[in-house]
Amino acid sequence: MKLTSKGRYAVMALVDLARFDSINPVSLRDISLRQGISLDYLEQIFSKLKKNQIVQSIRGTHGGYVLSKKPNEIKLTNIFHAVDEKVKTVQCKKESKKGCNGKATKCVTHNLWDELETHINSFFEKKSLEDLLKNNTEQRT
Amino acid sequence: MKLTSKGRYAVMALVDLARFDSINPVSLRDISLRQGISLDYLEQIFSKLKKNQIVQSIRGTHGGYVLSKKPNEIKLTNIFHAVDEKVKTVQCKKESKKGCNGKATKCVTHNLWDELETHINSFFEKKSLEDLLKNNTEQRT
DNA sequence: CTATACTTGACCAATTTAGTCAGGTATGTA
DNA sequence: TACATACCTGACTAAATTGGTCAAGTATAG
Repeated sequence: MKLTSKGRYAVMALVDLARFDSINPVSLRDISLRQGISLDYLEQIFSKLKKNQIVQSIRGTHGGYVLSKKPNEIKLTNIFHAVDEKVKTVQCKKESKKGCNGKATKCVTHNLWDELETHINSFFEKKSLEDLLKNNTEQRT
Repeated sequence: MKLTSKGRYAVMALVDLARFDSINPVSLRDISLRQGISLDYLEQIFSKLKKNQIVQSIRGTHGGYVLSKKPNEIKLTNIFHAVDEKVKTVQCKKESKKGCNGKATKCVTHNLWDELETHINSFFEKKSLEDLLKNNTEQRT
């Protein structure tokens, strides 16, 4: 199962963006400074966010990034999906054929992981960027 | 967040155990063969399961392992906990002091991970070994 | 007294993660 | 038009984790 810092950084950066992009495009440098995330790493992350139409880029001297949609339209699922955080549980080896681990049948835990995956995804589908903003209105840096 | 094969193997092995231990103690060799898990690796896993009183060992020629409790008393939480699968989400660096990433305040995603953790744990607290057995009664190897 | 099976701990190759580094390209502003 | 700013791309890497293997035991039933 994967759920790592990359996803966390993506969420942090987007919350930052949501807070400031109504005034000006926000440069990655600003986000880097405010959130304490490496600029180079942010560029990787935003490249993916852009490909998935979560943000738009504005080039040039006072350029930066802007959200493509409203905060309440951006669910956490979308974000994790964009940065390749597959909320996916352990794969059974050799699932390719019929069963797991080369057996004829599915392993006893197979359905379990499917259920868990659904369970987690439903959590992330309910949460939007806006929800996170509300929880942190008092929290400036 | 960690949820890897070790936890999956532990569950698979315990389901196997639950299915057969009412007749005889089950040797790791049998489990290894039936479930396709390396014997050496199983030994590591069962060492932990034993320390956490989930199984009991019986030494000697026809020894093996037996469940310490009834299948419906063994929740998946217990199993994952025993094999050190901390269902724990990404740690924020330097949480030691007040905030995350060395900031004064908690990072915006901090509460989010806490909520997720609760969400996942509640899933595993509801599931017991017995539930898995029921789902797989028809599924012999 | 010996085969079986549990017990312990060190070790390792492969993969993944969380970045860094180096070189671009586009564009607003002076 | 120059130049600084900021986006863009891809290769590279150190450290950690995973999923085991290997070796050397110890206990006990028969």
